[in-house]
Amino acid sequence: MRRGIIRAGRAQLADRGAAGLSVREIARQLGVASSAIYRHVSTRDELLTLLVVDAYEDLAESVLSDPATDPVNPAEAFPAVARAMRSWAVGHPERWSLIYGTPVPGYVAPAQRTTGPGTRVMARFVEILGHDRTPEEETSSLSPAYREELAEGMRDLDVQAPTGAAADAVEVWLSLIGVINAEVFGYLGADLARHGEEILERWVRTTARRLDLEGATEAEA
Amino acid sequence: MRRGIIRAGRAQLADRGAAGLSVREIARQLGVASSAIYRHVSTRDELLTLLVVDAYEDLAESVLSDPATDPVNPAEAFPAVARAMRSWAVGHPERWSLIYGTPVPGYVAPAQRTTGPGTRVMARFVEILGHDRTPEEETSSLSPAYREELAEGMRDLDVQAPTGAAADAVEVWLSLIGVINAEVFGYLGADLARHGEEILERWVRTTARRLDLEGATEAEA
DNA sequence: GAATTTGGAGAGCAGTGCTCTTGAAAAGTC
DNA sequence: GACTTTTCAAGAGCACTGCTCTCCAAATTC
Repeated sequence: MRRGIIRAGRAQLADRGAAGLSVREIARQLGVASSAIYRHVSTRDELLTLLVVDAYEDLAESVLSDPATDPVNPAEAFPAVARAMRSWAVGHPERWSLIYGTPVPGYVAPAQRTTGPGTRVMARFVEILGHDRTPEEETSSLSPAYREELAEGMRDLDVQAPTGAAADAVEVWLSLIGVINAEVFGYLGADLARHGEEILERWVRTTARRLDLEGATEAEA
Repeated sequence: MRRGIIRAGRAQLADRGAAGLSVREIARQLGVASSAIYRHVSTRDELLTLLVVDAYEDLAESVLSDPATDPVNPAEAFPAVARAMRSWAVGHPERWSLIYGTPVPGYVAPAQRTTGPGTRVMARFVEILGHDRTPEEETSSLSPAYREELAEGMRDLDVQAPTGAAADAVEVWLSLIGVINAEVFGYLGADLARHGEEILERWVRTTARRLDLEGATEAEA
């Protein structure tokens, strides 16, 4: 039943968006009274949380299952993660929106249930950028408070990397999300969104260069 | 009356979010019947459009009125724009969401009415990055289709700059939005969001460096 | 076999966006 | 000045929403 609810919710998400998500409609789709849904899902927000977690897991699965994202080879793994993220995002725009779009108003994802699945890809990302970096590399520009926050974050993510790498990772990660969002949400209008792949590839190239990850980037055509 | 509607809408946006926006509530606030609203605003989507345009204008006003954003001095103007954008965003999170968050489902902003105010800041941005760049600078890596699209975009924006600069501007622009979104939407959790300003400053520094805009970046403490 | 948990049905409440008819002022016209 | 026309608001009503409540049947447990 819960599975059915998630499945129906996912379908509905796909063609009506997060705000159009209706528990009555889900009930209808399942051939059941609307009140029956509340037997399994206490509230609409709870349903949203279910779908958020579901989306996080699917995204993580989709990205991390790609062998190219193995952190031992950053120059290859970094572009692979970026591409896998984008692919999933354009393939599931509504679910992507659920994660990286406007938080549904009034609703805050309960950190305790969402940060777990939500940070798996991010963790991999930090690992990749932290690979074979020397710890002492120019972390000087970080404020103590921020550095401490980063260290704590890495403990939560169960990842070991120099703090400087983590700070870089944050920046690059957010930047990547911005580029993907532009395509999914159409920041630049439909015309430019059509070149999403090229924009991402350019972004990958320039970012890899600035991170000194030259190498496999010219493997693509 | 229209002014009143926008004012009330803005207020409501601020404390209930875009999806919580209710025309009945606006009517109540204005001491008027809900049906009266529809005399001035044909539909809820129309109301959203009004608020989107209003937000775009306010943001553009807020950013462009800062004299530091004058494009003649890119090394100073670039950080100024980034900071002004962030300030506005954290000052008006709900309105920022309206613009750079998930498109409200089922609703697409009518390009013809929103792209005007929506692109003013972007145009300034391209100007800044295009300043004193030589036209022939490595535009080679752009596909012809993308280059053409960029050229057309610049015609729409009424801006002159080498295509390579425009491509850079797009990337940097989207990246900036990503960084700001992270703080406003809390991608990294509340703890890290607290360091939004520092993250932005770091982003400004690394980005300026990669764009060869050294100089005034050390003006800040 | 009895007691208890589980899961669903259906009515109902308060809220929503939106439409329709009604009606009163305000503006324009002869 | 009287008459027509436009402007704008009111209020009822429709179909929808999330959610709660009471009722009731089937499955589980003891």
